[in-house]
This record gives sequence, C-alpha cells and structure tokens, in this order.
Amino acid sequence: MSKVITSRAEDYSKWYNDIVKRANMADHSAVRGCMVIKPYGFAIWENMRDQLDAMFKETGHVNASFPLFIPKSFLSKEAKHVDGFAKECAVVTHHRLMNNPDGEGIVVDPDAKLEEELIVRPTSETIIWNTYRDWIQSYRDLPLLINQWANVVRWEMKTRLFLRTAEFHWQEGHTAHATSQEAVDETVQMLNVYATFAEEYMAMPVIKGVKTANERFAGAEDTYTIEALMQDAKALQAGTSHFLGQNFAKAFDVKFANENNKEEYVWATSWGVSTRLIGGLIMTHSDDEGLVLPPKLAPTQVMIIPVPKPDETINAAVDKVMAALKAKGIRVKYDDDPKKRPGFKFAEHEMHGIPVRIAIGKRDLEKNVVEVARRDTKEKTSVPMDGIDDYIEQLLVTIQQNLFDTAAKYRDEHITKVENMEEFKSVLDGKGGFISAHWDGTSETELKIKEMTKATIRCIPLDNPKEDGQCVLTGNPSTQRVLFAKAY
RNA sequence: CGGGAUGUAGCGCAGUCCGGUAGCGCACACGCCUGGGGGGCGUGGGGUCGCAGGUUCAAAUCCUGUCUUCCCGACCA
Repeated sequence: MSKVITSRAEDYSKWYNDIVKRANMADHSAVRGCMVIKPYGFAIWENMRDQLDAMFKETGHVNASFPLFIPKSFLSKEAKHVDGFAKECAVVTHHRLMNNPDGEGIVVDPDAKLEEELIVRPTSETIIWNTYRDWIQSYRDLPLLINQWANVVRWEMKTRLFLRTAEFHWQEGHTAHATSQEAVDETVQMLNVYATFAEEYMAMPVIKGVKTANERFAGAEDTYTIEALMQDAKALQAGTSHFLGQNFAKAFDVKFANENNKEEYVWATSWGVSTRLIGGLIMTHSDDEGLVLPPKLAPTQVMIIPVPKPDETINAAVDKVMAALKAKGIRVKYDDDPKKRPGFKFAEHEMHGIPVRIAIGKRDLEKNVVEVARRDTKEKTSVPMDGIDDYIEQLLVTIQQNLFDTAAKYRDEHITKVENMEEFKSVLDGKGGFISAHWDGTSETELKIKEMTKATIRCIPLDNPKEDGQCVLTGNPSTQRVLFAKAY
C-alpha cells in the first residue's frame, strides 16, 4: 500500500489528485482554474499529440494556426453557438496599463478601451469560418482539411486537473466540404480515428455514438462522441466530432461555385480532443500504488535499477541491456542515482507508471539473469540476459493488451439493461456505469431523468440494434436503447 | 451567487480558546553508518504566521475590514 496516495476506496477524488501530483504530472497554478502541466505530464501529452497528429496527416489533414482572440461580434453570428459559450468567456477589454495615480501598483488605463472587445477563444469555429470565407470560392478549393493544436479558455465554475480546467490544450479540426454526405463521412472518419487512438494507444475502450439534441455541441447538427468508463463507474466524454451542416457557412457567408457554376453554402465539420484525455488515461488504468501507463504512451517504457547501487560490473551489464533495448526502439532509462535506495526507486517508478522495471544486482549477474517486474500486474520474473530484448519487446505488447482487456472487461460488466425507473435508480446508485434503457426520444424525458437521477444520455451507440420497447420513464414506445450514465 | 470551512517553512499540520516574540513530521544540505521494497543516527539552513487597519508595554493569538483556496449547492460540449 502506498504511503503517499489516498486509496480509491477511501476517497476517489483525492486518489485522483494524489496521482496527478505525486506522479509529477500537473499542479494547480496561481491562476484560478488553470493548471501547470509539468514535464512528465507534458511528455505524456506529447506522445498522445504526436500519434494523433500522424493519424490526422494520414487522413489528409494539415496543421495551421488561428488567433487566440475572437472579436466579440463573431461569436454572436451563430445563434446557438453563442448561447452555448457566452457564459464562460474571458474577455479582453483594454490594451494598456498605467501606474496607479492614487497609490501603489498598476491599473488598467481607462483611455485604452478597445473599440470592440476580444474574446479569448473557447473554440475557434467563428474565427476560422470567417477566414474560410476568403479561402473558398470554388468546389476546386474543397475539401479544406485543417487542424490546429491550440490552447483555449472556458471559464468553468468548478475545475479539476486535466478533466475540466479553465485553460486547456487540445486540437480542433475544422473542415469544409462541397456536400453534406462528404461532411458526414468526414465526421465519422474522425470519430473512428479518435476511437482507434483511444483503444489502441491509450488502451481505453470507448463506445462510439451520437449525442442527443440536449448534449449536442452548440451550433452542430449532429455531435458524435466516444464515451469511456472510469474506474468509479462514471462516464467520460473523451472526444467529439461534429457535423455542423451549413450553420457556420451561413453565419459567415461562406459559399462556393459548384461544377454547374451554381453558388452553394459550404458544409462543415469540427472535431477535438483535449488534455482531458490524460484524465481519462489516469482513471482507466491507475491503481492505489500510482499511475499506470500503457507502454505505447509511456515516456519511459523500461526503467533499469541497479541493486543495491551502481558499480562497474552492474553498469557494464546495464550498458549491454540498454543497447539491445534501444536497438528495438524501446524507450529505456537507467536510474543510477547512487544516493537513493532500490526500494525507494521501485516505489517512485511505480508511482510514475513506468510499465516495466528491470532490477540488476550481483546475485542476478552471477546467474546471468535480471529481475523483470510488470507495473500492471506487479508480477516479478527472473529472465535470462540473453534474449532480454525480445522478451521485453513482447512483454510491452502483452502489457498494452492486458490493460485494454482489463478495462474492457470492467466496462462490459458495467453496461446494465434496465426496464423501469426502479431498476434504473438501483443500478445507478449501486454498481453505476452505463445503463442501457429505452427512451422515448424527447428532450423533456431526458431532462426529467437527469433531474431525478443526475444521469444523462451519454450517447445513442452507432451500432445500436433496433429493438421495440417502452420508455423507462414515460412508457411511450421506443425503437432502441440508449446509454445513460453519471458523467464527468 | 447562497451555506460551511480554511489560510502558520517547499508540502502536510500543531500552536489561537486563556496575548509574552513560532514548533512538529516530510522534504532540503552536510557527515557517518547502512544497502535485493519507500533506511538509521547526528548536525544544519529555511517563516513579513493571507493582507490592511485597530487594541495593548507586548499580537500567529483579541477586535474590524478584506482577499484566497477548498467542500456542499447553483452552473457546466
């Protein structure tokens, strides 16, 4: 049992915070609701970002950068969009400071008021579509497939490290298409990219689905989502991909001439994932000993520890092992700090979620073996030095798969079919997780259930089988089940 | 924005009721011992006690004001 991390059973929220802090991922900053992402946390984000970026490029997208600020008037051009974001915007009103004429410090210079206030972007649809107007004239300019890596600000009332912060890092893809179908295809394609990334790299199983009108992105025709389940049986919206229809094209007057020289409004998508994924990564795999990272995203995959401390014989053996592992492209480090004891290092690297530990001591060397420990299962095995590179290479694959399988099993065990509100409430208050239930398709019912239980419809799964039934709340006819859950 | 807490060393806390010039654990620095799961002993450095006023010979402690952060609500792709 860890000496510095609160157990999940004792206090799940505290456990989460302890992991973030003890694993050196992030800290609260001096700015309300904003976090400092520390080098280790950022290294994980860089690995996620690099992989996603490669996947975006494989699907034909390119990166660009748009302004941090958005003129206030832009935001209000799409009515639903402004409704969705108005309450959480940071606003720049002045451009100059001056010495306080009445005393200490500096004050805002009242003469430096901006003609038009600037909004710190909560998302970039408006500034981007205002720009696309100038870029798109003909169907030959389409599709336009652009992504940007950026930070955005949403003035949330209640924040949590990585899961919901006032400022966060993300990517936002913004694409323009000649036809509705092409835009819908793009929306689904990017949802699939996200799902592949979540499952194959984060080892986090997700359910792909569509949001209900209530949960839809402000300004979208349809919002597709990937939903994951955390270890406390609450759902996490891990990524969204929006079919925006012609809403933004109409708001910003973006038209193109089609093959018949007829003017049409452009069809749009936008899609994003954020540093929130790191929160999902933590809550999917980690345990009471600390962070657990999937090998594909771990900044360091293998840590070698000399026992009890480095010396010439051990160092020589380590050099050989490291060279062999590096030749396989494995990210390996040697903790040769002579001042720290092995037990301390074991605990420390477990806290940081490093997937594999290799301990090398004199006893091992006499037998020409090393001790290999897995972070996911805590299993320790004595492994011959010869062929250690192949062994570790395979082990990393095994760990990656095991993390996914374990999470998928937990998730599958936490999808429960219910037929009425009694069952609904008892499952929700008991084991939690996703509740698969019939719903009559109305916003009123959805909101009523939210009010009664705090559970929302996370999504209507894409591969949902049609099934006649009766709404859990109203008894009205329904054609399919939807997934409810309490969510982050 | 309502209700409740909180603020003392980098972190976690005691001291406040009953005023007398600040302490413990961890961390940090140095030394010695130790060494296959978070070592031991010793020495040492580090604090305008959230901020601003006030009472007093004397304020972390009492009084007034103010701010911060956290929790519960409200709010929230």
